[in-house]
Amino acid sequence: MMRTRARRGEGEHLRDEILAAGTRLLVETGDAEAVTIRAVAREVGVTPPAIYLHFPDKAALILAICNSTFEALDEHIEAAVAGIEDPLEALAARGAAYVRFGLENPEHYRVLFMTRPLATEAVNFEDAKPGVFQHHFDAVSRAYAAGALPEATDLLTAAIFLWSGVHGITSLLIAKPGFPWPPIEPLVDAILATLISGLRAS
Amino acid sequence: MMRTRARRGEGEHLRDEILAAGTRLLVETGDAEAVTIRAVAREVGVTPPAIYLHFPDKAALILAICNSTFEALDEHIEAAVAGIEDPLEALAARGAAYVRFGLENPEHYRVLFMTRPLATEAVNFEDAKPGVFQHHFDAVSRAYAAGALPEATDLLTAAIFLWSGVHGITSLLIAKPGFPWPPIEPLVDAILATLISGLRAS
DNA sequence: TGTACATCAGTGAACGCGCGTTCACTGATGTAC
DNA sequence: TGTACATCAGTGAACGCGCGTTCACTGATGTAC
Repeated sequence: MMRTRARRGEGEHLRDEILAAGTRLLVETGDAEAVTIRAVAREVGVTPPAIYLHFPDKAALILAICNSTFEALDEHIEAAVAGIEDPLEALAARGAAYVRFGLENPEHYRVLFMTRPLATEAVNFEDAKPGVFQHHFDAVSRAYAAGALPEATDLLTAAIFLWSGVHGITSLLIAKPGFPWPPIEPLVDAILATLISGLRAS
Repeated sequence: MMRTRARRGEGEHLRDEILAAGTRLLVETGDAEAVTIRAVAREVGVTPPAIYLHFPDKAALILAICNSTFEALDEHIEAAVAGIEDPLEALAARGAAYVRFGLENPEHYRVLFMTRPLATEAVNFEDAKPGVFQHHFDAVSRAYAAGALPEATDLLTAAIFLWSGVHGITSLLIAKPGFPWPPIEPLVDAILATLISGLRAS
């Protein structure tokens, strides 16, 4: 419509615009179901078939949006813990950053962690493994190596325990806005502290 | 089609059949989006407009299905802890029952705890409050009263901590079947134990 | 005891909608000669 | 330097689908007289 057509060899521009528009739709409508081929095309200012120049089908489009969000989550967490020396403190900071990211990007979080896996299976956490879960696991390992966790700790179980702990409160806050939550920041802090003291005591 | 029409005054039969069919669809398709007015009507063996004789719109139908599931969850948990005297043991048993219910009814669980609240807001946890959350809160209170939790414990925070803990692992197991989970039963047991030791230590 | 009638549990057809996807095409851009 | 041509980034129209919901109706059931 108002768009000017990309020049030869610059078709990739549209790909980026499509991803940005999809992300914008997710955030602005607050509804993952609003991210349809047609809505994204409308948002970009292009006709629906143009999407197929860059993505084979709808699942691939959603997948690409998710992947870029996974990267954003990873970067957000790594930035938050940069420079923290104490390994337990770092674990707590990672958890706080994780929750904050979820609460600030609830629809992204919903798509990444609360919806059924796509037919295109590749959105699973393990496929992002060199990313956020691996980093989390490494952080737990460092705490163990530093002697901050009990001898008998199973590292994978401990990592999953923390993940499911932060995921639990994040996803409930997102899914149940009507629940009579006490003030959120102290609540999240208390939960993080209790999770970690559970790990240390077990 | 093959159905015989209800007799005068027995129209309520259809209501029950509709709810049962909706529940069946949820379980069998494993997909909450499969529960449409038309699909339910098909499943019951009735035409779509017949649904409107018993539910004003689609949201009300889904709501009714959810409410009956909330009751089932509550009953499942209460049955699991009947006769357990030790209040901490009871908390662990409640948690285990909660997780088991979720894993055995993943689509129900998804609808209750992982999806956006309906326009009809009444599916929130607090509206079921004389139900499952209140019972959970009471169980935490009993543990506190019995001296099993630290003096400084805030009961609401403690109750939310446990809830979010069991919800965390339940919903991740449901949402991320592709993750390389270690054996589930020991994992869940370890998580429950660590959650409770966190509470006791905090 | 018989019959007209109101009631009520449904039916059948249609509405308008947005969706994902396909297909044949267009027209500006760059390239080869 | 000019022109024919291939390429490529899109367009426009259409497909078939399932959805929620509305509307006018039907026909068996029970009730009043």
